[in-house]
Amino acid sequence: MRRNRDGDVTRAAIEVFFQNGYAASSMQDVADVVGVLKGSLYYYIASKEDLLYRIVDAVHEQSSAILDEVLALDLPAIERLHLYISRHVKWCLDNVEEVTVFFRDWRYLTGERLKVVEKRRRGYERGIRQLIVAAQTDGDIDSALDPRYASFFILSAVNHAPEWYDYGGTGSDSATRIATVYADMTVGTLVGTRPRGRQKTRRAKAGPPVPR
Amino acid sequence: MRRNRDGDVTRAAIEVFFQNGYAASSMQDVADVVGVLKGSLYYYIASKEDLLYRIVDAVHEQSSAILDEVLALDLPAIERLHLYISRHVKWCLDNVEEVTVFFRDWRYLTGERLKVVEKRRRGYERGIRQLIVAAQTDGDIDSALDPRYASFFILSAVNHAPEWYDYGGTGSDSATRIATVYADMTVGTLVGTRPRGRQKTRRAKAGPPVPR
Amino acid sequence: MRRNRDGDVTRAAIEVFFQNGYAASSMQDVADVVGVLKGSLYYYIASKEDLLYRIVDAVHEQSSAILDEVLALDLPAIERLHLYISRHVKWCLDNVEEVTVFFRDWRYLTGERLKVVEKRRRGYERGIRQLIVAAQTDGDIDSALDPRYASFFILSAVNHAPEWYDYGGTGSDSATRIATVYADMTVGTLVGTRPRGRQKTRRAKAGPPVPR
Amino acid sequence: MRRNRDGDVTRAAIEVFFQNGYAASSMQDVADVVGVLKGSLYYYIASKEDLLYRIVDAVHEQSSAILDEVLALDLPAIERLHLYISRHVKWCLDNVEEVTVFFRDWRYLTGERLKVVEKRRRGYERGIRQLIVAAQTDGDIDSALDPRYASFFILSAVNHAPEWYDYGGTGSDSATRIATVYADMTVGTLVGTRPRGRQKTRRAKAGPPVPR
DNA sequence: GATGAATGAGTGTTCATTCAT
DNA sequence: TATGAATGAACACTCATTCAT
Repeated sequence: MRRNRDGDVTRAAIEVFFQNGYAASSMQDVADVVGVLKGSLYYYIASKEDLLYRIVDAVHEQSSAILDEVLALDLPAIERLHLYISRHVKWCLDNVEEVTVFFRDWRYLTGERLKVVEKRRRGYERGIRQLIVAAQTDGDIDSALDPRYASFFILSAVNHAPEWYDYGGTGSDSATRIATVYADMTVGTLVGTRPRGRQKTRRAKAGPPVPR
Repeated sequence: MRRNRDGDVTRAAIEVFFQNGYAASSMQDVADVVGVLKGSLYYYIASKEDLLYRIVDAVHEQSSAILDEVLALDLPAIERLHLYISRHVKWCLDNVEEVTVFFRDWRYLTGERLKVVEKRRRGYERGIRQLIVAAQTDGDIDSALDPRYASFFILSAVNHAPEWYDYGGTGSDSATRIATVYADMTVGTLVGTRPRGRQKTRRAKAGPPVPR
Repeated sequence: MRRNRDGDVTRAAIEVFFQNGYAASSMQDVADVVGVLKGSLYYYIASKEDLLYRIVDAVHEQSSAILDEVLALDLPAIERLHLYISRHVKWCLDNVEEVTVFFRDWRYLTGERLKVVEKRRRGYERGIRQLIVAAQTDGDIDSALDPRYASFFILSAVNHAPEWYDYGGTGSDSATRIATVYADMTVGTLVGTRPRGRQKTRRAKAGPPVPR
Repeated sequence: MRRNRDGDVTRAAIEVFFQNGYAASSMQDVADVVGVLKGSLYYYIASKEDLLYRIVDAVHEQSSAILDEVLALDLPAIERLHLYISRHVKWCLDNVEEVTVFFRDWRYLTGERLKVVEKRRRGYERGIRQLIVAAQTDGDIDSALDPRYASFFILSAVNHAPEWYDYGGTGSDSATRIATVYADMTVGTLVGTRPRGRQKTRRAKAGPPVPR
C-alpha cells in the first residue's frame, strides 16, 4: 500500500521541468505537485540539479540500451540504422516529457555531470556516424557524403521530434507510425543525397537535384 | 563618434544569453559586458524579457526575409527549397549566437509575445510544407511522403545546425560549404524517401530499405 | 553486553561539537557518529541544547570536585593554589574534547541553564580569588596585587590550555609535565608581580620592570 | 551628509556577532540593526563569512601594528614585553566587541581565509616567544622556563581579558589601569617562575613554592 | 527502541526592478 | 544619461523536532 515516494518526486520533477523548463522551475513547483512541503523534497534528493541529473541519466540509460541492442544485430548497416531510428523515435514519443527535458535542459548540469553528459552525446553521434560509414562501405550510401554532417543532421531531426509531437496536430497518428516515417526519412536522407557541394555553379544546368 | 548604446546593450545580451542561456543570465552579467551599472540598463530597455524579445524579433525579421525572398523566385519548388535551406543555414552559421538564443530560449517569453513567436514558428513550418507539396505536385517528391512530418524533420535538422557548428571538429569547413551540404541533404531526404510505413511486416522480405 | 546507548550519544556529541563547534554541528552529524537515524536521538535526549548541557554539566561536576577537594586540604593557600592548578590542567588535558566544548560553547545555552553556568563560572573565580587573598594574608603574595585581576588572568591562562595542546608542537611533553609547568607559572605570576600600576610616570626612571 | 553605509554594516555586524556569536547570528539580525532589508546587505558584502573576515582582518591589522611597533623599539626585551602587553590589553579593552568576535569566532572562517588566520595566530605566538627568549638571554628570565608554554600561558591570559571586562564588576577601573596590571602580571609570570617541574617529590619539603 | 517520513520555520543568497540624485 | 542604493519577492536549501508505525 506504501507508495513509492521517491519515484513520485522524480515524476513530479519531469512534469514540472517539462512544462516550465528546468531553469524556470522552482522546487516549490515540484513540491506542490508531489503534495509536500518543499523542504521535505530533500529527504529524497540532494539538490535540484540532482533531480535533473536523475532524469537525464534515466533517459540516457534507456536510450543507449536501444542503440547498443540495435548495433549488435547481424543486419546490414543501413537496416540497423533504419531500425534504430524507428525504435529511438518510438521511444522518444512514448516518453515525450523526460526526453524533452533531456534534450532541452542537459546544459544546466554543471561540473563533472556536465562532462559526463557531453561525453555521452558525442558517443551517440559517433555511433550513428559509424553506421553511416559502414553503409558507405556496403555501397548503400554515396561515399561522397560527409558522415559527420549527416549524423548531425539526422540526430537533430530525430531528437527534436517530441517538440512537434504535442501541438502539431499530429495527434491522430500513432507514435509507431511516426517512428517509421522518421526512419524512412533518415534512410532517405542518406541514400537520396548526391553531394554537389563543390560544383555549385553547375547545379542550375544539372537540372533538379533529383536523380534519375 | 558616440556609439549606439542601445545596440551595445542588445549585443551584450546576445553574448551573455548565448553563453549562459537566458534563464541563467542575470542583468548584472549584461551590465558587466556593456560596462555600465545594471540599473542603468533600464534606461534602454523595459525588462529582461524585453531584451530577449528584441533578439528573437530581430532573428525572425532577418530569417523570414530570406524565406520570403526565396519563395518569390520563379524556380521549381524543389530548387527553391534547396536554395532556401542553403541560404538559411549559411545565415544561421554566420549568426550563431543570436540564432542559438532564438531557438533555445524563445520559450521563456510570456503572454502575448510568446503567442506571436509560436505563430511565427508555425508560419515557417507552413512555408516549408507548401514547398514540399508543390514539389510533390511537380512530381519531384513521392506524393506518399507526409509533408508535415517531412517539414518537421527538416526544420529540426536545419535549425539546430549552430549547435554542432562550434565543437564538432567542423572548424575547417566554411559556413557556405556546410550550408550547401545541408541543402543537399534536405533535398536528399525528400527525394530519397520511399515511404514503406504501412507495410511494416513486409520489410524483412523486401530486402534492405534502400531502393536500387 | 548491551552498551549504554545514552552514554554513546553523549560521547558522540562531544566528538562532534569538539570538531565543528556546537552551533555548526547538526543533529545529523551526531546521529551519524552514533550510527542511528537522527530522529532516534530524541529517544535519549530532549533537545540539542540538552545535549550541550549534559556535556557542560559533567565537565563542571568533575572540575568543581577537583576544586573542592583541594580547597579542603590543610595546606598553605599558595600551595593549595599550585596543587589545584596542576590537577586542573592535568584534568583539562586528559579531557580536551569536552573541556574545549565547555569553555568554547557554554554561551549557546539559554534561559535558566545559561544563568546556572554563569553563576558557576563566577564561583570558580571566587574560589581562586579567595585562595589569592588568603595567600596575601599569609604574606606569600604582595598585598598590592588586585586579586580579581589576578584570578581573571590565571583562569584565562589555565582554562585555554587545551586550545594549544594539540597543535603547538607540544606533543612530546606529557599532560602531567605541562600541568606542573602551568602551576609553576601561576604561582610565578602571583609572587613575581610587584604592582607599579599607580606610579606609571616613575617607571622609566625605575629601570627595567624586573627588580634586582 | 552621506553616511558611510559600508562602515555601518560592519559596525552592525560587530555588534550582532558580539552579542550572539557569529554562528548564532543571522543576516536578518544584522539587517535589523542597519535598518535595511537583509537582501540589501549584499550590496555591500559578498557573504556572511566575508563580514566575519572583515572584522577579523581589521582586528589583526591594528593588533599586529602594535606588536610590530613595540618589537622595533630599542629597549630590553623584558621592557618591550611589558610595553606590548600593556598597549595590547589597552587596545583590546577599548575595542572589546570586535576583539571578542576575533578571538571567539575566527574558527568559523573556512578555506584559505582560515589558513591565513591560523598562520597569523602562530605569528603572534612566535613574536612573544622570541621576546621571552631574548629576555632569557638578557638574564632577566630564568632560562629553565619553557618559552613555548610561557607564551601560550600569557597569550591566553591576555587575549581573554575582554571576556571579563564587561561583567566582572571591574567597571570602575580604567582600561589603562587594567592594561598596566596585566602587563605587570605578565612580567611577574616570567620573572617569578622558578621551574621545579622535575623534582615534584621535593616540593612538599621545599616549603612555599616561592623561594626568596 | 528505532525507523522513515514529514514538518515548518529559518538560513544565506540572488536578482529584476525602481528611483532620487 | 547614468549612478548608487535599496527594495521585495523569490530561491535553493538546512535543520531541530515530531510522530505514527
